[in-house]
Amino acid sequence: MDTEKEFLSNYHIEDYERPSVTADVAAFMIRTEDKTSYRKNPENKLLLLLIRRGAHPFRDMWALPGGFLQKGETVEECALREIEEETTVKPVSIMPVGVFSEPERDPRGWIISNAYASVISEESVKQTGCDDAADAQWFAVSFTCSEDGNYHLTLEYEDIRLEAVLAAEKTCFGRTSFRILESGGLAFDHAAIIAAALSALREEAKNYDAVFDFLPETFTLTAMQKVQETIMNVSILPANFRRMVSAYVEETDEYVRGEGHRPARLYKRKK
Amino acid sequence: MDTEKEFLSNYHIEDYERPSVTADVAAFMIRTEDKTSYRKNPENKLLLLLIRRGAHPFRDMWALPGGFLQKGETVEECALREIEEETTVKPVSIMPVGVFSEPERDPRGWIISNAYASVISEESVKQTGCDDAADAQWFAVSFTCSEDGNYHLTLEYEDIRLEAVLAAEKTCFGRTSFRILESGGLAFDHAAIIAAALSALREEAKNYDAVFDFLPETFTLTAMQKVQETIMNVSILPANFRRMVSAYVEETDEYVRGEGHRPARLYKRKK
DNA sequence: CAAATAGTGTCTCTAAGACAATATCAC
DNA sequence: GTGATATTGTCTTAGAGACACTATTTG
Repeated sequence: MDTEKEFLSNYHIEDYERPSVTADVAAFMIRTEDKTSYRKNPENKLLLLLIRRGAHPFRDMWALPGGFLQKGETVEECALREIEEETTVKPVSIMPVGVFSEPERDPRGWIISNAYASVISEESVKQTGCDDAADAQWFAVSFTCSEDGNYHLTLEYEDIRLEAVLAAEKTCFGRTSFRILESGGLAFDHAAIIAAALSALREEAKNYDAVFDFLPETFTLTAMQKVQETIMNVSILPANFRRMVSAYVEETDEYVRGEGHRPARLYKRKK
Repeated sequence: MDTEKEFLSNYHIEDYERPSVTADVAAFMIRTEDKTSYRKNPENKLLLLLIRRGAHPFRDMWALPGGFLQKGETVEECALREIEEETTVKPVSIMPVGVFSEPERDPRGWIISNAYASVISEESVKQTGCDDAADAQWFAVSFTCSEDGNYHLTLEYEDIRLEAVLAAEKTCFGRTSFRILESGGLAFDHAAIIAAALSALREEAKNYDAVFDFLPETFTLTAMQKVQETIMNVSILPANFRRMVSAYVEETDEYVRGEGHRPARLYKRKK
């Protein structure tokens, strides 16, 4: 076995035991709610796509969309494919969140998951109207840190309410990993994946990357601020927000009129 | 197939095609060089462990230590195991860097790599004296961004000099991914993994987490500053560095004497 | 006009960069 | 004393939080 060619022809990769590999995706959307008065600006709601499992294990429980890695694609491509299959919508962006490989995480066997967070634009979902599948629903997200240091993840859709509790383990490289204290009825270790994805999304929103992903081409600064506040679960003074984002946006000559108050200038992302 | 138990007993995971999964580790160490004068403080050098491949493919080329994921372990445990097997040293810390899953990245077949960066303490390497294997060497690292925006990675050990050139692709979530323009004689896509690991290490050094990993229990602030400067490839004014880290360290009553100049107080990491 | 949002100016506080000045040891 | 590092003080600038104020529209 002297040349590389000979070596490779004698190399049988099937001789080694291998895990199954999946990509699971936390797909986020921000929905603009209806105005409560002709004057007021609408509120935003952060939503996460969950699938009701039709098969064992965890049948009838809610889980992240995902599926097995296929030959010839990268795990990122697999994540994109899975989310497109489920929503018929192409995500605006997708970012890696972590690898979940605890041996006992899936009762079917040795299955490791590559977790991604992705951003879906409200526009594209409205256009395709992919809201009809009963087994796929957008859940309203709440993710807060309580006094005892644990994180509470609440997902709500109509009368369904999933409440998970997580402990922030150690933080590595800006990202936090979470240990599930209560799964809240979510399948597998998906509560931990969702927490990590939200944590990643918030990190990515600090430099407004994730914020722009949720917004259309042009937008008002108030709309942008509301997206930022929705993702980060904070409130910001308008004057300060405007100053902070001024380097990231540029003016257009367009205005939004007919809102019952002073028209707002439309901006677009700079460069 | 009605109950979960029945489902699982009929579920044959082997029916699906699966990739091989590896963990590859960029293990970093900072070596304190000899003093050039009895007065002067020693310089630091950032080192990376590379293995000369004894088998095809890429035989005789240099590669990151790594190996296949085994049943019953997480990918992080696999990374730790691989680096311990190679150095007989337990890393101080390990952090995920990314998943590399391009279908063509390994000529042996469908193999995806989970990349990690890890920090090895100089002390532990000195103790075990694991420096004798000719096929495993610590290479001096240089990683800089040139005017044209490309990154130059240079690894040197005695008369061996590996020079890779990389383009910073898109940046996602604070981390950058790299595309290899010239591999510089590194095996597989390891030049891109090393660049991503260095990028992650620098990110982690911003809040001094990675810096403490390289330091012993107690240390002088000048030693800490030199580690920070070595990792980040910058130089900092001592007065400013001291102010910036003051919240992260606490004084001890110990001093380092006999260095040919004013003794320096020893500090330890706070909390 | 009233209600609501759009947008600007500015005070303060803090953090970081630059740099000057002092302190202390081994030889 | 000399050479080197250790350590402190302070000037300046940039950025963010707080808040007051003005501008503009629709019903």
